[in-house]
Order: sequence, then structure tokens, then C-alpha cells
Amino acid sequence: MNKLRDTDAGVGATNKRNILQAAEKCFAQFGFKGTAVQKIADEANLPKTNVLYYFKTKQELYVAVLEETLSLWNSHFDRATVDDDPAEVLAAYITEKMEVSRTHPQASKIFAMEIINGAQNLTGYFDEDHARWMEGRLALIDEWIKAGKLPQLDGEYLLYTIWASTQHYADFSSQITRLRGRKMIKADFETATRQLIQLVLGGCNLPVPSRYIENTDVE
Amino acid sequence: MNKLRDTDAGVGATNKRNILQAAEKCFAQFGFKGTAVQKIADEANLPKTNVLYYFKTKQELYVAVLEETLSLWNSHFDRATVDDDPAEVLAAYITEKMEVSRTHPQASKIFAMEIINGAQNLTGYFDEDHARWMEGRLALIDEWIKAGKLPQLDGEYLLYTIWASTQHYADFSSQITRLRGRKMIKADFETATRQLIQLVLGGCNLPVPSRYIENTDVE
DNA sequence: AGAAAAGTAGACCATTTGGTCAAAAAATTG
DNA sequence: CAATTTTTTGACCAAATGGTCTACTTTTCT
Repeated sequence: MNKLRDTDAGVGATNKRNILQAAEKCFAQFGFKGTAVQKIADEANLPKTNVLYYFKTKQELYVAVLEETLSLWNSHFDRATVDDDPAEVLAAYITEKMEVSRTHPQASKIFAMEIINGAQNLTGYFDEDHARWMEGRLALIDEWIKAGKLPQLDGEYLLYTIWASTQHYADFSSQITRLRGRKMIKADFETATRQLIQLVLGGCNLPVPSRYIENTDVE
Repeated sequence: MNKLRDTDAGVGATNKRNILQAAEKCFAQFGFKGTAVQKIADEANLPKTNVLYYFKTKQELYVAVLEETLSLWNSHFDRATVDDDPAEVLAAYITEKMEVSRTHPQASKIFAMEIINGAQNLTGYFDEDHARWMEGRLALIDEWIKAGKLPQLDGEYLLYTIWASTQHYADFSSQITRLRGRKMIKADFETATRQLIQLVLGGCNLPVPSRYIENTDVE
């Protein structure tokens, strides 16, 4: 009987984690087709056959990597209600998403390429979950509007703007680096985050919560 | 002597255009590595050898496609001066970029993937041109600020936000389509454009020019 | 018309690459 | 310790693919 324990310990689990990490790196840099299983194996310091032992096909490995990245979409925004302050919630959401772009740029890139190529591997439950999530968040925004906490606006385009503007720092980092002449460091991300919060909240006629203004060392 | 005329007429030119168009479609959908020359040939209704006759290598064809997309970056914003009204200029810029996303989504996707993968094929004069362009535009924004036409803000992040938010509608169209349940049509783009202008200009404390407000049929 | 150039196209090749097989080694279990 | 399961690994294969070669046809130019 094949056991393949689910525990995080053991040689198998360690190798799996190792492979997933190597795969993430490769897929982010070269895309699905552009990544050879051999390259992932090299990156993980394992023979290719060993990689195929843990993941039967390249596609299976890719989907596994992709699924890991989906957890990054979780956010406090998911559980916000009409009683919350939209300024606080949106500022926190933007901050969270910027933090993801800074700390998980590879995952963001893989996700972006997957979407650009038609999201062939994101069918199934992701679709429905995501659509349901969207529905709920748009309803919340409408409630905020009805409650006079937000001006009349289309939540859909607001969310797209937030996603696009935050993910941009991960996905387009090579362009940004070239334009600036150097990589963005943590402090740059903080400036960018503040500016983006100011822009989005300003665009929604919301006051920027004081803790998001010019506060250089609030982790 | 090899003539390969530059005219747009003639069998050669027609084929080249045909091939470039087919290639654009394929590269946008499958990326560079994911696109077989044979597939481009099929799409163009030509034998593979014929494609390689006009473009010596797949890479050369790819770069040719890429270079065509760069012309899409040209904008009225390029020639704006401190005497112009930033509200008008930025609104027009956003409108232009949204129009590119609507009418040239494939080009936008190819460009996006190229950047995500490190922009290996965009070295050389594009880099310098682009950096110089950026420098000039940031200087203009600073002039506007100095002239009291704009509040204190970092032009760099403003431009990133505009690029990201507009290109998003091309690059992530598959996600948007799934979330909405149907493709965005021209009218949807117009709504999105108005919303984005409102958001960005609002975030910059600029009044939205009347012609960008709720005006459903100003081509 | 005739030569030269441009364009078309099938056959073919070398490399890459995803994936299989079988066999050995290591770990686990009874 | 013996049996069984898990893991490791090299050898190998078939398909896909970028690109070449050669020969033929069509167009262009003088």
C-alpha cells in the first residue's frame, strides 16, 4: 500500500517541499513550457527521476505550485463587514497585497502568467470560490455605499485597480528595477504602499487613517 | 542583391504582415517557448519553411512582434508640458491606455510576459529610451507640483498605478471574464475608464474634466 | 525572352524533453 | 533478520521542435 504520509516530517515531505520551491523559482522565471523538469531537478539537487517520483507529471507539479500560491489571496478583507470602516479595510487590504508582492514575487508572477495564458489550470473550484468571494465583496461595497460610508462607485473596478496596482510591483519588477536603476527595497515598498493608499482612498473620498500617513517604522 | 523592399505592397510584405499577426496571436496565448513555429505557420496558412524564410529564427520573429508592440506606448502624454492641465493630460493618458488594452490585448499580454520573464529581449535602446522618457515625465510631474497644479506626490508610483490599472484589463481579461460571467464590451471599458479616471484624479485632488463624466457617446 | 532574384515547399536532422523501466539501495515493519 | 515498502538513480524512448538543405516555381528586371 502506498502511504505517502501527509506529515510535514520525513524524507518524502522534505523532498517535496524542496522540489516545490525549486519549481516555483523556475516556473516564475521561464513559465510552464519554458521550464524543463531537468532544470527543476538541478535546482533541487536531485536526479530528474526523483522529481517525477514525487510528482507524476510536470503538469501535476505545476498545479501543486499554483495551488500553493492561491493561499496568498487570503486576506482580512475576506471577513470585513459593513460595520467596519472602509478606509481602514481598504488601506489594510492594499498593505497586505503589497506585502505579498514584496515577499512572494515569484508566486505572483506564476499566477499572472497563468491568467495571461487563459488560466487553463485554474478551472474547477477556484473559479467558483473566487466568483463567490467577489460577489460577497461587491455586496459589501454596495452596503458601504448605501450606508453612506463610500461614494457611488463600481466596486468591481475598484478591486481591479487594487489588484493591478499591487501585483504590478511583483510582476513588473524587472521593468521597475531598470527604470529606477536599482531594486526596490523594503522602504521603497512602504513609500509605494502609502502613495497607493493615498491615491485609492483619496479617489474614494475617504480620509487616510493616520497610521498610514508618513509613519516610517510601523512594521 | 537582396532587395526585400520596405514597401507595404508585394507578396513578401503581405506574407510578413500575415506571419506577424499569426505570431502575435500565438505568442500571446502560449508564450515564446510554448509557441511552435509550425503553429504560427498553420495560423498563417503557410508551410513552416516559409515562415523561416521571412524570419530566420523564431527569436527574430518574436523580437519583431515585440518591437511592433512598443509603438503602442506612444501617447499624447509624451509631449505634454507644464502649461498643460494635469487633469486633462492624465485623463487623456488613462483613456489612451485603456483603449490600447481594449484594442490590442494580445500585444499587451506579450509585453507583460516579456517583462515578467525578465525582459531579456528588451535590452538595448528600449531600456534607454524608456528610462529617458520616464525621467522627462517625472520632471514634468514635479514641475506641475511646483506650479501648484498637483499636490505633493511621487510621480513614479502614480505612473505605475496608471500602467498597472489599465494594462490589467488586457492582461487579466480571462480572470475578469470569469468573474463577470461575460466578456467586457466597449461600453464596459468606457465605464471602467471613467471610474479609473475618477479614482486617479480624485486621488490627486484634481477635478475630473466634464467630458470624462458620464458622457456615453463621445467617441 | 532570358537571367536573376524572390518565394514556395517537402524531406530531413539534431537536440530537447517529458516520461517509462528496471534495478538497486535504504528505510520500515513484523 | 527477513520481508516489504519506500526512495534513489541511470539507461532509455518516443514525440516535439527549431532549423537546414535542396529543388522547384514564380516574379521581376533588363
